[in-house]
Amino acid sequence: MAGNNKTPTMLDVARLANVSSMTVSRAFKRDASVGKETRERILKAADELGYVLDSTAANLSSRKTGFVAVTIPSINNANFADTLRGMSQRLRGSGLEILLGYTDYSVDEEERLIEQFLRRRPEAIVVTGGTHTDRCRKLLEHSGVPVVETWDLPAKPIGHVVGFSNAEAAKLMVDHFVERGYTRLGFIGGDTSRDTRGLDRRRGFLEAVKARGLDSSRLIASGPPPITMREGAASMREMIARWPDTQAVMCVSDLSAFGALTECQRKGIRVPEDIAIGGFGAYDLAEHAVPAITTIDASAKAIGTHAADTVLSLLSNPESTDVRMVTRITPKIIARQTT
Amino acid sequence: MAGNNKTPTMLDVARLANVSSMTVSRAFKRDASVGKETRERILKAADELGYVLDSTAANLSSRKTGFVAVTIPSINNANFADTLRGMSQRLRGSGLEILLGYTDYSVDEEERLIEQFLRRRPEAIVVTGGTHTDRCRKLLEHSGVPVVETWDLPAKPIGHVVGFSNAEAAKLMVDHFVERGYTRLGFIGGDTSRDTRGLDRRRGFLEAVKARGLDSSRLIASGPPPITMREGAASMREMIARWPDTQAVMCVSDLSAFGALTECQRKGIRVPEDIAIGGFGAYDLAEHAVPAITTIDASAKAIGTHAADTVLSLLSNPESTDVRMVTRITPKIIARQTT
DNA sequence: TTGAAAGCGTTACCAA
DNA sequence: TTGGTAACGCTTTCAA
Repeated sequence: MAGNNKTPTMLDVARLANVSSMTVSRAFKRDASVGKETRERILKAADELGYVLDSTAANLSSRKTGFVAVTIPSINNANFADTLRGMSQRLRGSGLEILLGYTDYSVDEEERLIEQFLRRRPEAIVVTGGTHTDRCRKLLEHSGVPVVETWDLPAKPIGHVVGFSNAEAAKLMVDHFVERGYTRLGFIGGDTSRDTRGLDRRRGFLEAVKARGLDSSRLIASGPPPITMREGAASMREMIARWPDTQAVMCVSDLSAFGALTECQRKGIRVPEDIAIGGFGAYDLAEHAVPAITTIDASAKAIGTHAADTVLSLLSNPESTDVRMVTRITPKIIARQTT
Repeated sequence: MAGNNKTPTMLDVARLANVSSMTVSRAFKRDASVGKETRERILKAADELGYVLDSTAANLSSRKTGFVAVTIPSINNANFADTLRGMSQRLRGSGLEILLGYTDYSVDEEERLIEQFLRRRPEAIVVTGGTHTDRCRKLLEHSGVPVVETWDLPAKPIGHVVGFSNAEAAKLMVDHFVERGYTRLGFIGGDTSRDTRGLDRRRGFLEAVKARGLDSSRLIASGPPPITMREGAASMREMIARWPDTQAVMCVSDLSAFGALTECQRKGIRVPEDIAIGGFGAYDLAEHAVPAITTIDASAKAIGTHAADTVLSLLSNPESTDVRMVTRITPKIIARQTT
């Protein structure tokens, strides 16, 4: 019946089922030792009262919240969404839930978020990237729970890592372009310190281009993240205006690469005949676009499953407090635009 | 120093700062009445000990968790991501945090999720859609907190609503097509009961087509959600094969519309000269694609901000327990492909 | 398999 | 502005 003026507690259930509240508590656990008949009676009583376990109290008592705090830069990003999907798929059934926050590509926002999350006493923390404010680092280091940094290979990791070198990954694209015979290469995006992964890709591109003695000046800034199709298109416009003889362009992500592609299409520039375009992230979009866009697959979803595995492994081996787990992903190029 | 073997509590801070734990508690609230100097001393002490407030205990004591439980069908969907963004932007600074779960377009999964979430004692619940299992409805009705259904206009809402009629929205596209002079119209997707919003769009399309006496047989099923570019492309292939003289096709979402577009491009079919394509959702993708895709804007982000406003309004007026707030969004067509 | 008692770390409430 | 005390609803621990 509706109209109860108070949410029932275990004690209410216990009284109705003629047991102690302790037995009710046990009845709500899978493995607990409760008489079959007793349990049924209890669950029936609970149902009758509309009782719902209060994990807020359970958390306090058991000092376990079942939370894994996760921060990602942006929710509107297929790559991070994939990582998240991988993580929550792997976490399903483990009793762990994700407490999600997004930083909007800001380390200050990340600090604020982590500080908030820490109050909730998560059992593990998964963050994106290896760059944080000093205070945030300190908070994470002293959190007392496993910390996993993802999507990067930090020089001085806080705890555990599931990631790859964005600089190395970008070099794959330069290799690919050079193999195709392109020598005048440009890069779009990755110009702001807010997106350290983008910055690393740009750096990797530059290093590879310089190592081959090619022109390393063809860089277009796209401004602060998130870099969308719009910025990709605008940057391509600028690229063509400034260096009309550019043969191939790498974009910081598939989203901007698609924007760049559409800009070419509007201008009647043929891709890849007049100019080839590469992106990053292996978005569906890159596969389906006509022409398809060459890209680099960093296994976004696998990053999530590995991060989850790391957490699960660490939490089930509470002894291993001085272990550092590093899972290194190997990005692969997906060559398209085969003229 | 690292090496504390126990996380400090308020009492530890209190002792160090020479106050009662009650005063420490106050010092951690914005508005509380604490002497300026006292507060500083307390915060300094807290910092020294590396104290972090335990909201797990605070939640239990105050019976407030600061959680808003939110369920969306999929995380990899720009529309729901936008709604989420709108919601969290509006919630920022309110002291409310989002507890996010995704249902994978399954009402059973939704039920499981809601049941889990209810244990965490959220202060409000925001769900996507108006279709739920019976048990889930019951759980929500008895939750004792505001419930907001979004992205739909349920006939019998559980509590509050921020949404629109998907069927009405789809009719806008039929109107648009007919105005353009198209009479042989097709629809792609929306064929599965798992995506009730898609189903509604398809229904709206059919009703509008029939009302005008047009051929209402040109329907292609895309299978269970999420409907991606791939399904859009495959469906378009089938549409063309079965009804080669189709003049315009509406797709259940912009994602599948883009897939359909690329299929045409690969086949050398001109869009919109040979066949026009419309989508749903006002994705960036629809705007940037070449040619751009006609779409329907349901103000995904505004749904989020309104849902947040609804929650905030309800929580700040605890008296208004018998109020029902319904915010009706008016979808608008964004006409493109102007030949 | 079941129960009793003692917290878990905070805030509500009342008093000073 | 500050402090004391009693919850908050559960689980841990120990006993039966």
